[in-house]
Amino acid sequence: MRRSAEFDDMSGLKKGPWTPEEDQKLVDYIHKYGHENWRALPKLAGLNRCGKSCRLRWTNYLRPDIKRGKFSEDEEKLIVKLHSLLGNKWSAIATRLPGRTDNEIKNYWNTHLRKKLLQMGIDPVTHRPRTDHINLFNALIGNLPPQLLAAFTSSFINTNTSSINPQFDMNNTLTNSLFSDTTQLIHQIQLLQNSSLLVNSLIRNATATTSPLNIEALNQILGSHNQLQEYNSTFQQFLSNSSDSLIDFGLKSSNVNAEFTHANNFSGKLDYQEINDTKLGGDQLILSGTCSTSSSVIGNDQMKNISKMPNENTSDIYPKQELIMQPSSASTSTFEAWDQIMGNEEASDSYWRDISNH
DNA sequence: AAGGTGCCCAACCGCGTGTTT
DNA sequence: CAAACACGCGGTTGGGCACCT
Repeated sequence: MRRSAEFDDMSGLKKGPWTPEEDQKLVDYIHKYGHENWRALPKLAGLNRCGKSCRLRWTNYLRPDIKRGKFSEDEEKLIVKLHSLLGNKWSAIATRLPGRTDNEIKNYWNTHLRKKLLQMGIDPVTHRPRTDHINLFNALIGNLPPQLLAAFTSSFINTNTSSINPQFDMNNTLTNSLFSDTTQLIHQIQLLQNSSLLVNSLIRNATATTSPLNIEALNQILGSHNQLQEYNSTFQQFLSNSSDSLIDFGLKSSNVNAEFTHANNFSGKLDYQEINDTKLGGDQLILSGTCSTSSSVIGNDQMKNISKMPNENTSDIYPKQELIMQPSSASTSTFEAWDQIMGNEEASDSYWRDISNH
């Protein structure tokens, strides 16, 4: 039973799912007499239903030309395109998909396609890249010290295997939230090739890194410093706001050159101070910190192998990162993004203009 | 194995619009 | 012209079922 109340209290008419006998009565009647008057039909067909229920059953289920089964990729693509042009005009969309009902398309949209777009970082209403989570990410990463940024980026991905580095503890909530869908992350990055700086930095850091930073260590870092705790809090907020989707990457500027060449079982903490020194060219970060493995404190010699990792007793000065998350909408439309993911050919412009004019 | 949880989708509901009286 | 009727559309519901713990 799909509906609890089997009969309408007021009218006494039956509600809920249709039995095979009822279906047969309806089909037989319509084959014989058609369906000119839905209101009168149920009585004439011997059905204890309202006309509306009969019409719905016929149009959404019993009609002989209804196509059943999974939506093809072409159909998915068509629905997305039509939705971007027509919005939630399901009946209008359905007229372009032979054998599919508006109800079926609406359900498919709400249960599958909507989520798919969200995972692609596309707003299913506007069909433009999502921006809600980007602001939060900006807040997080905009002032992130280079070491931490490098820690994030170099730990993201193994470009040789096109997968998330297995060193990540996937049971870690934070990691799990961020990398819940590897394929999705890779798609995201592939889609946003214009943001080549980030991709390049991902590749550079990933390939240069034999042992990426342990995420637990990263959490330790984030949790051990007041100011970093703010980042952490923002980051958590960011994660909670982007559960359906990862990040629409866009990156400006360079200087992502801090490399963790050897950070196996890294743990420790970073201290940094933000200053504005005109001699040094404006905003600067003064970084200092300690670094140790799980078994022993890293000595100064080993410390030198960690490129640009500040020595315990020294302070290094780095230019402040100019990392700005931005929507990649400039060149990647929904259609293009979809096509890239689906690997399909783009239909002609005139075709879509034609549809949108209807 | 049993109970809990979340997803899916058939069917319902309310409302807007067009047609008839 | 207004009221009643009929239809169709889009949003929402909730039972079944698969999956998870």
